[in-house]
Amino acid sequence: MFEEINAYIKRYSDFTEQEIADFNALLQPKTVAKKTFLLQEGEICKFEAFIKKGCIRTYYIDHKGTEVTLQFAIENWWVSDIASFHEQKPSLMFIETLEDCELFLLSPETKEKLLSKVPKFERMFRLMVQRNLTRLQERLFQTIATTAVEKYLDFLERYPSIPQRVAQHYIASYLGFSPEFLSKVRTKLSKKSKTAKA
Amino acid sequence: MFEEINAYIKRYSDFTEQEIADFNALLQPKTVAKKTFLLQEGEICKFEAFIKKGCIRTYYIDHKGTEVTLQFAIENWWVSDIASFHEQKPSLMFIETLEDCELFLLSPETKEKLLSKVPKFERMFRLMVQRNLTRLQERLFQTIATTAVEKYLDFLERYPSIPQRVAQHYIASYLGFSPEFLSKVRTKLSKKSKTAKA
DNA sequence: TTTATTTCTTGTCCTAGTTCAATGTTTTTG
DNA sequence: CAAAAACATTGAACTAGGACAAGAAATAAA
Repeated sequence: MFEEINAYIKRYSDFTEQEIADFNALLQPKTVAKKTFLLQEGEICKFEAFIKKGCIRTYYIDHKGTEVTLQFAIENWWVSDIASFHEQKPSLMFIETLEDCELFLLSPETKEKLLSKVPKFERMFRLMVQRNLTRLQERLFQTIATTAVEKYLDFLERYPSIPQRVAQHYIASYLGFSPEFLSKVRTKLSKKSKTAKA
Repeated sequence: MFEEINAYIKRYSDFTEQEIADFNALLQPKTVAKKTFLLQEGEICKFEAFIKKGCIRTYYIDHKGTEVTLQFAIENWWVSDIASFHEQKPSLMFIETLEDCELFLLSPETKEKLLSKVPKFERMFRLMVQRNLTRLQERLFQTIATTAVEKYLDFLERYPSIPQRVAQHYIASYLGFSPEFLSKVRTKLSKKSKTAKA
């Protein structure tokens, strides 16, 4: 049951059997059907979720009603609205399952318990957030500095499994342009690759 | 000498006098003239710097030679390339002083020493990175979902002291559009506010 | 397996922001 | 304090991507 998540945490630190047992005891397993909201704008986020199985999307909705996807999370990723979770304040985002999911949840309370019982986890969470931050910095740079074609190609390379699992217009909303335009980008690219072959 | 930085850390946790003394002993004070690079692309980042006095900009340069500003850091902020610092790998960014600066530096080694001597700091650094991440998420959303005018107005509100300290084209490069267009946005806004007054 | 719903494509027209170039203004420096 | 350098403004022509609309394909549901 805990293989995946235990493999995950071991990448960050050497934990003893006891520490891992303590950790596992605090996790709350949960299965969720596809197309379910784990969090909606205005709610307070009560969880950090590790995805054992499934696919989840986090997104914002702007004042014109357009969705902006922040993250696609699949197996072995964590999802949460960290700001809302830690400060227990209303969230600005939506977290929605795109597939049936098997999750492990930590609540603010169980997370605190974990951290006080096994302080080593403090470091793991710091490193996780740091990696996240680094990636987001790169993504901001890319959002500002590259064209739609470049963004799409980079996405394909970086997350090759995602396009097979999620609808295309979600990818457009991740990359920051309209679904129509993504479609045009794709036809342009496929024409180009045909020409290259011919 | 340490008033500002000690006030800063106390916002995150209750430290004992001894812990604070240990912390201060590990800081390396440094003064740097304006227009100096603390880090250039390709180098490995050897510091996390707390700004006691001055102003610093971090930025990327894209393949067309355009600068994208990631951060303006002023008094009581930390600057670093976290990815490069922690993994000791070549950086993708530039860190440059815009004014004469008084800094306190931590090296990877002194930071590790600090964390093992006073593990409480682990939490502080986690919370710092978390706030950073949260802010960057908002900024990415805004970059994708709002117009130049909205971005500029939000910037003025959020960082009212920055425009008085840094050149306007740096602000444009932070907001993700050209300096010419920022200039046009500004004239449009000032005309509008004149009309409103008349 | 037919119908309904969601998703994807394609075309046309439109706009926010870019690029380039010229001029004016402020800041820096010798 | 003069000259140079850096910075800001303005305008004209251009382009990447958006909005809208309509049809085609694929998925889901009944």
